[in-house]
Amino acid sequence: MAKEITDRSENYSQWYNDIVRKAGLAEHSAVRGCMVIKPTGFAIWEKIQSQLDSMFKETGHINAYFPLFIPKSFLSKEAEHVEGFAKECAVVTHHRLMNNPDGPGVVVDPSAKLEEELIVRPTSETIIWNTYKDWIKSYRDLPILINQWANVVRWEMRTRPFLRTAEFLWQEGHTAHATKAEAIEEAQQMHEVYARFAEDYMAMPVIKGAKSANERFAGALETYTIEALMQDGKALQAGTSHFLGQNFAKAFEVKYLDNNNKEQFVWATSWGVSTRLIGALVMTHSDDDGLVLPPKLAPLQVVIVPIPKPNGVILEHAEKIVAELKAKGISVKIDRDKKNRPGFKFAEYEMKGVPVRIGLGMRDIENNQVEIARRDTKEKTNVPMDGCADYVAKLLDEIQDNLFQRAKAYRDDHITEVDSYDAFKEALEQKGGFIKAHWDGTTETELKIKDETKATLRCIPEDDGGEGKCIVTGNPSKQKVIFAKAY
RNA sequence: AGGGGUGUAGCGCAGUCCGGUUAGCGCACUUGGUUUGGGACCAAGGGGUCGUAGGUUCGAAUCCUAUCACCCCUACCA
Repeated sequence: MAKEITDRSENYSQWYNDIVRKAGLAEHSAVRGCMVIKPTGFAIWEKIQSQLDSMFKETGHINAYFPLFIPKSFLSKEAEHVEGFAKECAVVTHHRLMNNPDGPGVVVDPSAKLEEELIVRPTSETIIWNTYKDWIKSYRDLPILINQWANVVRWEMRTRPFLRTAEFLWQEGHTAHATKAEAIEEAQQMHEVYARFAEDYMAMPVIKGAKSANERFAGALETYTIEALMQDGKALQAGTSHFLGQNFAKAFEVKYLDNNNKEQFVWATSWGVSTRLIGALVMTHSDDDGLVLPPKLAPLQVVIVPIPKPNGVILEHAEKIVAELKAKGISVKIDRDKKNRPGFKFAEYEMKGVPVRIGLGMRDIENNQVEIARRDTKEKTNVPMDGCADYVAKLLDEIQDNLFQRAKAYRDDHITEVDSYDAFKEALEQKGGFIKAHWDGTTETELKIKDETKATLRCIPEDDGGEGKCIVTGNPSKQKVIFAKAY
């Protein structure tokens, strides 16, 4: 029994790193802060992409692509925006290399200095709004509902695979609207889409809400967030949708003529989720034996393991099952390896998070049955070979549902409502997770709490519990809000 | 960014303090054989500029300097 993954209780961070590596999701690259997303990890991203993309299309959005490089001057145009990102940007200063005159290798050609430096996009609001300026003249040009799938770079000091890397993949939607109400509605709609995706596909329960002024996206008037809870009791912001008001329209002079022939500034939104979702997926469902994936996002849903090894008779039966499963749109493969023994393979597929494993040996064939093991509970059942594809199809749905219910039970169990600052601190210390408390609405109080407890205001949820008194200042509070230590 | 730690074969490590033949071990890999319903065993092999660059020395994985990367804990962020 070779244990390859550190237990969560022993070292949670190490557990996470072990899973990312042992399940083949990603590995460190030669470039500081940048990871190689390996085929399995990327296949999960492709699943996420394709589902989200179709949800974006359903809500009327189309894809486009804007440049990786942004002229430095663009970032100076929206004061708050630049404040939020300037410190962590990669800057391109030259456009040519030359042979090193003093030795081997190449050096930057000093004569190839750019007149204006280019910033590697940390997000694309500026280059996109600079473009929209030319696209929008009339109310008839609105709305513009564009999304782009892209990579972005934020020069983070400390990085962790998927959760925080210098370069990451994401999608960013950027929409332009004639009215404030329409833009707000758009931001809320995409917030809803993210929540639905998280719960229905990732099987990850989220709390929906708005960010406080302090936690808002730089340049936004309102930021909507979905907040998930990881198994170590820390919150993870999984997707944000921003109502940007007219800040970018004003900075880039994006105006349109309304039907009264009057010039108006355009209203904007932006919204995004990133490869961080893969980190969220890992930390929501996985256990000490390895990765656990919800069937809807698992690159491989079923594996058939011939026991003890493949032979003609076993493979013949296995192929039949494969055909039946594929007919149902289920992804499946037969393990044709002859070297390793079943026990090794079982452990291996569990580590890699394949939701369902079918064991098939001569004994099964004699009894006209297969052994079906589910990854989420590790239960094994013998089921009749005839109709086993139906059983598997139902089981995949059941696993998807069970993962959500399990995560939700954990999450709900880790929402603590408190009415005093002492209780707040105690809950945070003893239990972690989300803490629901009255807050007076001031940044000052929020920062005091953060400073004293390390907990941040995650969101102001939609379902408020009514008015009360702030746990810190005793001042009137409109509703309870959610605090947590966060990633 | 602050504190702590680690870089020796794909992975995990010993050797470093106290310099000295040809740099070892376990797993993984290759080949052959025996096995086979929860991480098999035996045997024979392959794989290393000891993170990188300088320096000290007759001689450096080992000492010195610089540098890079990664991990853990804080701080910051998607």
